[in-house]
Amino acid sequence: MDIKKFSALAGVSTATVSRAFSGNGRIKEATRERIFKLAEKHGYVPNIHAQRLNARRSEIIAVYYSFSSAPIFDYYNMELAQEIAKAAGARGYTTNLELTQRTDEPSAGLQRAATGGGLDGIILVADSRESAQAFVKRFKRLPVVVVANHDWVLPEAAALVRIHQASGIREAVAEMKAAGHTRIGFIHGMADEGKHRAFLEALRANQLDDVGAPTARGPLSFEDGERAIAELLSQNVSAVLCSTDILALGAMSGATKRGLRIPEDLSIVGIDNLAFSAFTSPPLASVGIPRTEIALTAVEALHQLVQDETAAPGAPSRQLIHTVHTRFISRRSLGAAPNG
Amino acid sequence: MDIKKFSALAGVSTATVSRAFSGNGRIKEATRERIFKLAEKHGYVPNIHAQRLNARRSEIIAVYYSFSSAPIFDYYNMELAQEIAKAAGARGYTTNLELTQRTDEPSAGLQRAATGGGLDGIILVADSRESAQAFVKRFKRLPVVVVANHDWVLPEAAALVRIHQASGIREAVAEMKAAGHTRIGFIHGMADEGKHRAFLEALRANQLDDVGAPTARGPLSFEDGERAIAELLSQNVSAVLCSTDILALGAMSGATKRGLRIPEDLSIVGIDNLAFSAFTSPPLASVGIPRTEIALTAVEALHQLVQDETAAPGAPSRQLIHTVHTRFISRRSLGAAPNG
DNA sequence: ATCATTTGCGTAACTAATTACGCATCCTGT
DNA sequence: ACAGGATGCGTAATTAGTTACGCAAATGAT
Repeated sequence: MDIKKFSALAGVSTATVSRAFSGNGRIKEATRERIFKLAEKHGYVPNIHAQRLNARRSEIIAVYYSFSSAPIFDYYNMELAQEIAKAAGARGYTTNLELTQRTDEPSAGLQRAATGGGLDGIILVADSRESAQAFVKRFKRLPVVVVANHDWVLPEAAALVRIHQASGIREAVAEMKAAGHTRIGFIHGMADEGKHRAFLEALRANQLDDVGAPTARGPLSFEDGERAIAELLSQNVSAVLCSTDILALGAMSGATKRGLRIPEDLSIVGIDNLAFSAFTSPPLASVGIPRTEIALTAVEALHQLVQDETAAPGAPSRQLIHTVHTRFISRRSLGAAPNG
Repeated sequence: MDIKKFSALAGVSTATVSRAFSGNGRIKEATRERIFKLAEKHGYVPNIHAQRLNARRSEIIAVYYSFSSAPIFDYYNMELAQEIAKAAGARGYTTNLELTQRTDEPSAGLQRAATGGGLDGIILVADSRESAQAFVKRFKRLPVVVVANHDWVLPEAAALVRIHQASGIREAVAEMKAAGHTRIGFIHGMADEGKHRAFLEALRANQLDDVGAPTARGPLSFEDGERAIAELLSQNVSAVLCSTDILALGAMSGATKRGLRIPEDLSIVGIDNLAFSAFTSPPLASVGIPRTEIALTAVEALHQLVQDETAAPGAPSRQLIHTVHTRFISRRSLGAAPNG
């Protein structure tokens, strides 16, 4: 049933039916009610594609993950995607989840939707400046919000939500020092050089020495954490910060296998604060990423860009940069330093 | 740039441009190439909404979770959604993720898309027959595939992908018996009565006694597992099967707190085989749900329903029922029963 | 060389909405 | 009673494609 047949059936014009449903334009309340009742009865619902065609808007956004070094749609990103979908829903958008496991090209579906007007905008979670830039360039004209750990200045038409890892890392190191730890190790993957720099800075700010940090090659797996902890234990550390919670779990497992108790003999702290991390034995202290705040900020920024684009199509968009801060979350895996 | 302007620019009719892009209808290869080059040059891309309006198809499906007893978009469901999105992508669909945390009404966005032709179909993951039926009824005319642990016979226009939990549970119990366990406990939530029945059956099949099973009330949380294990330990069990991995983690934690070593003093087995479960200490043996197979099956079934609907709109659709089997995954948390 | 196919492409009628514009009413104030 | 504004609604253009139909040209067969 299209609007023509239905309007004839209701004895009004298509314009009136349209006005009844959209709320735009003048219409008598009684007429609107009559139309609603008839629509209910005959099962008429406006076709969404016709509406979108007309509006040149789809009310759909996509979340896209682009990583240069391997991983992945992991737990951290799953949770973020979930928050974004929720925030977008509250703003009236539906969310298309694009799950690409690598640095692959965006899928044919995303490409098609993005260029053909099927998307109002994209939230891009990226770990390398190059991939982010390539992405923004590929989808010129389409509003893009980049979520990243860095303060890249990006080409036009892209807002940035920057996750300030340094703040949480600084808090974590300060807490570790307060618990009596003086030799603190760090485990990180190649993609986390930024976190490493923040860690070194935090050490300096707390007058602590760098004991050297092993780097996990490739994807940051559980096993990398197990392996890396062995290297660090020979450095006589009493606490270890890991650049992801998965690494931290590996480190806990590796230390436990070597007969160490956590946190009595060794303290472990992660970064990401996965929902899961509260459920490990012992619960894992971690640097928390404010996923809800990130999601809200990113959706809000994207909405702004979409609005701008609607108001002045083709105009160069402003550059919005938002910073969200991470925070240390205390749990049992961080305890007092062993005496002597 | 719309097709009219572009076709004028290319010196052909709109029909020819359409044929060049769609591949339908006859067109000279040379013409098609010329059009592609010009399109590239002038940045012409067919508008996706106009195409969908015409095709009365959107190539979009939604994944919807409907649970009567609390939870939730948890890890298990996240991972399943991820697999579904991947499988759907391979079939040319994009996936809309609908994240409802409860038995709430479907969101306004989903409602609108589903009734207005914005979706070709829905994959519904449900834990109660009532909510599944209500859902199918609400979206009459829309192809729905239900993914569930049960073999509900559903009203027309709905295919079912049934997860046969009993097979993996039987394997798990058999393995536990083979490892020397004779008193095996079970922890489950109220929504998992089906798994409990399968467990009791597996006990009988293995000539083992039922030691009684505590039921976690409400959402299956980590803490429920910790609490339930205390009840079970007084029953002198040497192994415990938990209806979810989260419960199993809680059980491990609760047992560890009471000074028991896993698996030397107590074996724990979960159900779900979360990606995370390989990373716990010790790694958690679990009944694996074949998420990839479920996703592929569900998408394939939905595609069938969509095809049927295209071929004969309004015709009552066949009832497709697929069963996928679960399997026991052995890991260190299941060990030999302690002597005596 | 002639007729029958096949091929390539244009015309115009669809797909289902929104909305600017304009014309009647209706209401209000003098 | 009548001017002037507000209100309600219809007409028709617009959004951007697809495709059935038909015609002309090219190809093939005899």
